[in-house]
Parts: sequence; structure tokens; C-alpha cells
Amino acid sequence: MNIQQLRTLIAIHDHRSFADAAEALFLTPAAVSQQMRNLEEDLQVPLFDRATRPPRLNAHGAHIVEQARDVLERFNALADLARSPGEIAGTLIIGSATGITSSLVPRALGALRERHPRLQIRIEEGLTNDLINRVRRRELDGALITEPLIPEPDLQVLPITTEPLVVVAPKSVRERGWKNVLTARPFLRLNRKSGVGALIDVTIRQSGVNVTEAMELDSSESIVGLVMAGLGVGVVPSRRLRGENLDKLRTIPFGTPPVRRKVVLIERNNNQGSDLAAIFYQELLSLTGGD
Amino acid sequence: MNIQQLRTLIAIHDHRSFADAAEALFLTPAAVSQQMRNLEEDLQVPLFDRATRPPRLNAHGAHIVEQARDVLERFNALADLARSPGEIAGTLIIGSATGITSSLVPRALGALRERHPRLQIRIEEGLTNDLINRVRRRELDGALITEPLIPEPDLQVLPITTEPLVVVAPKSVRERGWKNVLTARPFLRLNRKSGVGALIDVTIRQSGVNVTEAMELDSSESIVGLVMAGLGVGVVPSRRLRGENLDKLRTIPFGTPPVRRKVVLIERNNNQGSDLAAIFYQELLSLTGGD
DNA sequence: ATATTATATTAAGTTTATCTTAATTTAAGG
DNA sequence: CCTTAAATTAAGATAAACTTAATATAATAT
Repeated sequence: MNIQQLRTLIAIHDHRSFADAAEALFLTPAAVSQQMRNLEEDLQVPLFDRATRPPRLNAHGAHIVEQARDVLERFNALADLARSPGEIAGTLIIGSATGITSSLVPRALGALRERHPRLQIRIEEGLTNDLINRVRRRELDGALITEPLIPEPDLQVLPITTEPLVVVAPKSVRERGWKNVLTARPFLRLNRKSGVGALIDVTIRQSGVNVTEAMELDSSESIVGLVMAGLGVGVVPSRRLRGENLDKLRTIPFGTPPVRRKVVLIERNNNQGSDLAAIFYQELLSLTGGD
Repeated sequence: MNIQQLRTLIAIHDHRSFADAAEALFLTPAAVSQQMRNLEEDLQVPLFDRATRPPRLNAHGAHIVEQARDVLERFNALADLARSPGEIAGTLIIGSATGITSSLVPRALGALRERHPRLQIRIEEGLTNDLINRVRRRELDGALITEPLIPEPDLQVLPITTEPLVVVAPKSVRERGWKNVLTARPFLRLNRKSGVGALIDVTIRQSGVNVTEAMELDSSESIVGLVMAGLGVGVVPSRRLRGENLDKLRTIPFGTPPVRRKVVLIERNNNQGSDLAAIFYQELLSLTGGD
């Protein structure tokens, strides 16, 4: 049994004539006759009472026609849907490097959900290098990470937003200039495995400043806490200071010129990118106005 | 797009491999690969991301798989239903000659309805000759009529029940024997177009009795009424006398030997009969115990 | 009853679709 | 880099589905 045979069966019922059904289906009457013969043979049951002209659907045949209408409608609806995939559906999987705090991302994801209700969205956190490999392996549609990033020919880097870094020190530190402040007290280093940590490290090395490292920490919050307790100085994204009691801290722009960390979306290059990631990026751009 | 392609698409999703899907479907991998190519070409949209091995369903493809499951399940259910038409459905149309009063028929129809809830039943009354022609033209599945009936090679006569005929006369008629009673008073004839009327006519002619016809009437009830009014004598099915005040009437068995009218079901012969009529007849037999 | 007509059926040939086989390509893993 | 397994592609083989032409037949007209 196949869809074409069902189509023919219904047409015979509607037109009450093999010949008229054939005409409606752009076939010859012989084709219609043979189709019905083949269908009956396949099913091993008669569908027509052929003692009249035209043949009449028997009780069973008439029953099958009614059921077949539903099946055919659904099949046609699926074919239409398949031909015009207009509505975005599926699962977008985005990796996010640990510590990315930009409010842009949640806003973009919210807007995506609203615009494409059938789109499933998943955010998976991880370390930058892991995320990059997972994008390559197509396990992720894209990943949000921070620079620095070694340019790779198979990856595309799409800028999303930037954020200034600042030196933080206890209020009691009086030295002028960021280099002097960093050397005035023990240095609380942000883990170099993170993009920000690495950016800070590179900047310090290139400036020729010799800091006295006290310890290495995994998060900007820890660093801010220790600085407030008077145990040293550090460098953190300025956003991390929101809500803090700035009366107890000094903040000085970090670097010459001041360094900003960039949040970027990486995707596969060379037409290997995921359609869903492209949609996500468009959403981000519309929120930032392209800045 | 066809059902086989949908089947293959789903198998690829479930096995995550063209080769394994091919094995499950008893095809070669090349056939699977070509089917998917053909499907994408027909729909004019890609369904797979082919930059990996095995190819992965893209978002759109995965979405179509989910919809396709429903369509395929319904198609399969219809094929199963079509192959085994176990449950009786459809419309049984039975003709009934005017005046058939046997309680068997309503009882049989009631039992049929109970046994086959999806069976539609229609009873259409008419004159015997009309009904016979309509059975021939397959407009009726069968017809209930009374004998006599001229045997016809294309019609099958299935006996259902019999009923005695009686001569009815006013109490004042004293003659002995049915023949004398019929000639003692004017004869009230039942219309010969009905089976009973014809049966009565034939029996009288064959007996050599010369009745004096007063008038011809269409129903047994009219005859009984006129007899009670003293206007003549007649012949009616004995069932018609139920509830009548028999103190005012004489009743004598009609014919030598006594004549009984038969109610029969006629159907087309030579394997032209309707399945539904056969079911109806079986029901009648089970109610009569075959008598 | 016979003749006519329109339509379904059947047989045979043609066209199209779908499969298999064999060679080639390619992603993935060692 | 090499190897392997699996997907792809081209070409041939097979099966399915159609058309054409002849035949059969129910229905209708005379």
C-alpha cells in the first residue's frame, strides 16, 4: 500500500467513477484500474463490488476511504512543512566560558525564545579550550569566550561586547599610576587559564612591571574580597565592582592604553557554521546596535 | 516524498548511522544515501549536515523526523485495518414488502445493531416487484417479501417464517367447509399486487371455487372490518385477528391443505450477494432456530 | 429482443523509479 | 602519516508504474 494508491481510492469515491478519477489525477483509466487491483492484491481483501458499472466501493472499501482521508491530509501537511522550514525549530547549544557576565547574552536568549517559541536553547559552561574543541567537533553550535585568542583558520571570531579592566587596591594605597599600585602590595593573580586572567598576565609582562605574586585565584569575586580585607592588589573586570562598597577601594584603569576584555562568539569557519548560531548572533547584534 | 523515504529518515535518526539504518531496512547503504538525496532534492531543503561522519540531521531534519513518526504510525495502522476488516461496518439496506408484520425482523435488526455498533441499518418499504428490481440493481442488499414468487435464476430465496391464512366470516354464516363459506357471501378480495393477495388468488383459482367478488381492498385490516360489519367474507393472515373480538367472527383454515404464507429474504444469486445481507440472514436464523 | 455506448479490464510494451554493485571519497581515529 | 569504516557516486540491473490498444461488459436506447 502506498500514498498514491490511497489518493486514487479517495478520488474514485469522490467522483464515483474510475474514468473521472483518472482524469482528475492526470492518469489513464487503465492505470487507475491496475492501481486498485494492486492495492486489493497487496491487502488481500476486496475493496470494490465490481458487478456494476462503475464498480462500487463495498462496505469495507468505503470505511477505508474515510480513514485514508485523515492519513493523506497529515502526509500532505508534513510535505508542506518539510518544503518550507519557515519556522525555526531545533536545539541551539551554546558554550559559555566560565565567568562571562555580560547581560547581553541572557537578553539575547530571552528574545530568541520569544521570537522562535519552538527553538530549544541550551547553555553549557566550560573552559575556553574545551569549548573551542567542542565547537570544532560540532557538539556546540558556537561558544562565548573572551580574548585573547590565537587566530585559527577554521574558526570565526564574532565580536559581541567589550568591558574595561581595572586595578583594585585598598584605600590606604597612595601610589600614583597603575604600575606603582600593582607593585605597592602583594599581587592577587586571576587564574591564567581564563581568558581574562591570561589577558592580565600578558599585559603585565609586556609593561615590564615586576609584581610580587601572593596567590592565584579562580574568580574575580575572591580577588575583590581579599583586596577589601587589605591583603593585596589585583585586576578585575570593572563590572565585578557593581554593588561593592567603593568607599573602601581605589580603582585605577589597567594598562596603557586602558585594556578592555572582549567577549566574542566563535563559530566554525568555511561554511561549516550552524544556522542556529547565526540566528543567535543576529539577535546579539540587534541588541548591541552593532557596537 | 513517499512513505518509504520517511521510514528511512526515521531509521537514520534512530540508528544514528546510514549503514545501520540500511541494515535494519534490508537495503544497501547506497540505497539509503540515494533515498535521502532524492528526498532533499524533492523538498528542495537540506535535511542533513554532511560535514561529519555519519551525517547529522540538521535542526529542520530532526523536526521533520518527529512529525514523520506520527504520519507513519497512522499509515501503518490504516494498512493493518485495511488488511483485516474484522469489524463489520457500513450500511445495510433492506427492503420490506408492505404489510409484513412478523416480529422477527425488528428483533433481528435490534440484535444486529447491538452486535455491530458501527453498522448502519436502513429499512425501505415498497411493493414486492419494485423491491425485487432494486435488489437486482444492487440498490438494496436484500428484501423481505412474501410468496408466491416466481423462481428466478438470479435471485436466491431464503425462508424466514410462515403464517397461516384463515377465512373470516360473520358469525351468522353457517355453511360448512371453507369453499362453502367463501361462496355464501360476497368475497372481499385482498389486492393481488401484494404477495398474500396473489397467494389467496392462486389458491382460489386452483380450488375451482367461484367466488362473487364484492370489492378489492389493500389491507387485511379493512377486510376484517367489513366482515365484522356483515358485508362479506374474506381471507387474511391469522396474525391479523389478534386483539379482535372473535365472538363476532367465524374463522376457518383456508385451503386444502391449509395455506401458510411465507416470509422470505431474497438476495442476489451467483455470488452476487451482499455480505451484509448474509449477516442479517444469519441473525434471523439464530432467532428462529432455523424453523 | 437487439444494438449502441461508455467505461472498466486485460495484455503487452514503454517509461520511470528504485535498487544493487563496484569504485571512489572522506571523516575519524590510531 | 596511515588505516579503517562508512558515505557517496556512477553505472547497470530490476521492479514498479504507467500508456496504448484490444476486449469485455453493464447500462441504456430502440
